[in-house]
Amino acid sequence: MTNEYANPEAALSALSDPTRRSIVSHLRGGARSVGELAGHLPVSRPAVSQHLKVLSDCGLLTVTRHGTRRYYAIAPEAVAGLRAYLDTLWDDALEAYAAEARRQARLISTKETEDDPGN
Amino acid sequence: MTNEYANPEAALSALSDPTRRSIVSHLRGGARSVGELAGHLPVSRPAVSQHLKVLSDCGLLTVTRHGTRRYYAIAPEAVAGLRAYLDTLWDDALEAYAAEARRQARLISTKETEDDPGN
DNA sequence: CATATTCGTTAGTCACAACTTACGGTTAGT
DNA sequence: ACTAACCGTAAGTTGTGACTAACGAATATG
Repeated sequence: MTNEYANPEAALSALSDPTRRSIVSHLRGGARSVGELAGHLPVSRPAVSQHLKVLSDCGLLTVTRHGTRRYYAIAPEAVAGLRAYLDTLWDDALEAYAAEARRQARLISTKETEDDPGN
Repeated sequence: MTNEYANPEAALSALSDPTRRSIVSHLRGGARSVGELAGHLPVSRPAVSQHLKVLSDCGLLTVTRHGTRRYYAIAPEAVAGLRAYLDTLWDDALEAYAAEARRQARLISTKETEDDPGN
C-alpha cells in the first residue's frame, strides 16, 4: 500500500502539475467520480486515474467507493498540513519582514506627523 | 526580462523541487549570497544559480547586489500571494467540510444507537 | 450466467527539468 | 593594468514524470 497520510512535501510536488491543480479545483464543490473529472479535463481517463493516485497518496484526496464508481474529495486535514508546512519554510523571514515593516512605519509616522507622538 | 511578479502557480512548481525548498529554508534567517548557499547544498554552484533564477522569476526571492556578490532573500509578498492562491483552490471544499461536520454532529446526536452499514 | 459500466494498472513513448562542465562578464584589490 | 573572487549563462547529458493504448478486476443489470 503506497497510501500515506498527509505528506506536505509530496503534496507540494503533486500540486506542481497543472492538471492536478485543475482536478483539485474541480473538487471544490464536492466529491466527483473519475468519469466526471475526465469529462472536464483535456487528458484521457487513465491519466486522470494516475493523477488521482498521486493526489491520494500524498493525502490530499480521499476516496469513497459507491457501486462501480469511486468518488474523490478534498481532504481538509491535508490542506491544513500543507499550510502549516509552508509556514515553517519562511516563518522567520516573515517575522523579520514584519519587524522591518513596523520599523518603516515608525520612521514614516515620525516624519509625516510631527504633532502625533506614537507609542 | 523573464522576471515577473508573484506568480503563485509558478511558485508552486518552484517549490516542488527539494533543492529549491532547501534554499528557501536556508533563507529563513535572512539574505545569503550564492556561494554561501552552495556551500550548504549537495549541488554545484551553477546549479544553485539556476535554482535561484527559478525562485526569482516566480517572485519568491529578491536579489540585492553588493560588490561582486548577490544576496538573495525571501519575498514576503509572494508568500502571501501563494497562501491566498492555495485558499482559492479549496475554499469551497473547506466550507463544505465544516458544514458536513456540523451535519454529522447533528446526526450522531439524534441517532446514537443506530448501526447502519450504508449502501 | 452474460454483458455493460466504471475504474485501476501496465507497458512503452516522449518531453522536460536538473545537473555538470566550460566559458564569459563584473567588481574589488594590488 | 593585471589578477582574483564571485556569479550568470550556454551546451550537452541523463533521469524522471506525464501521457496514450491495451488489458484486467470489480460491480450492477438483464
